[in-house]
Amino acid sequence: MTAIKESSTIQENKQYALDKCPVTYVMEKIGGYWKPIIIYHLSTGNKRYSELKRAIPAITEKMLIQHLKQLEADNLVIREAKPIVPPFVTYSLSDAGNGLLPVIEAMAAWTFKEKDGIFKTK
Amino acid sequence: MTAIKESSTIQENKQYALDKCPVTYVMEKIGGYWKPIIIYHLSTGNKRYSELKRAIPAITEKMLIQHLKQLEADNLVIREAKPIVPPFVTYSLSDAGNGLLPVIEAMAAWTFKEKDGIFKTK
DNA sequence: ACAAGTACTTACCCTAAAGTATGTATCATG
DNA sequence: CATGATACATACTTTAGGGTAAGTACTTGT
Repeated sequence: MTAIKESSTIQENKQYALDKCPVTYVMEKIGGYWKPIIIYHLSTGNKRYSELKRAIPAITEKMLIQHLKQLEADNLVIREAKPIVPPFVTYSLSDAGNGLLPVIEAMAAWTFKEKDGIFKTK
Repeated sequence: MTAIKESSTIQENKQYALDKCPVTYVMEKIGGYWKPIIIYHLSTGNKRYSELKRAIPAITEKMLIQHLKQLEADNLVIREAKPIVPPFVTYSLSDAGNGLLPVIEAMAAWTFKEKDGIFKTK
């Protein structure tokens, strides 16, 4: 899952930011172009892998599972696989994942305000 | 300020995410290891360039102004320079920047919950 | 027997973001 | 006359994330 160089200032600074900054900690988990979109689609109900794929046509399969795996590793989504063939795998938000929804809504709210020009340029 | 290649799928997908996803829009503005930290320091009061530098020893000067410039361009911080020498430049949060504080607090709150194990692993 | 659907995996490439190092202009002070 | 403080700028390198393309295993339908 994308190997990382252990000894680089960029990793050290990441660590620094992760420790010092609870905001960075969240962004590590929901950052990247696709994660918020995936989370959004899961917030409207459990979805199969193929459903997600169809819901987000622009994403490649590599990016989709890569992010799903990361979200699962971070305990934000839960993967359930029925041991049948053809496979039947469902993804859903965990408690922690659901806990992020207010954060996500706050962000969305800010964006709409900003785009509506609610904040004067001062 | 870091030239960008206009024609690449990564840019297209970024654009897609920015249009489709208000969350990504926020993260574009406060993403990166240092921006949240800078914003935090400004949220406790206006700061001179050199004060920020001292407050965040691990950051390089390049990263510091680069992010300050971006934040200014995004209308999140305001730069005020007194036309004297030695220079006296102050940075402060704009209305839009202050509008982000609830978002930032929501993120911090989630992190603390998560680290305290409030979310059970299911 | 061959295509289609399920859910992935893997090898390789490209770029934006981050970091390193050094330089600039102006003035005050020892 | 050279050092320190102010607030930057700029060339050059590295790396982590994102993208492309192709393959896997197993079954059902035609």
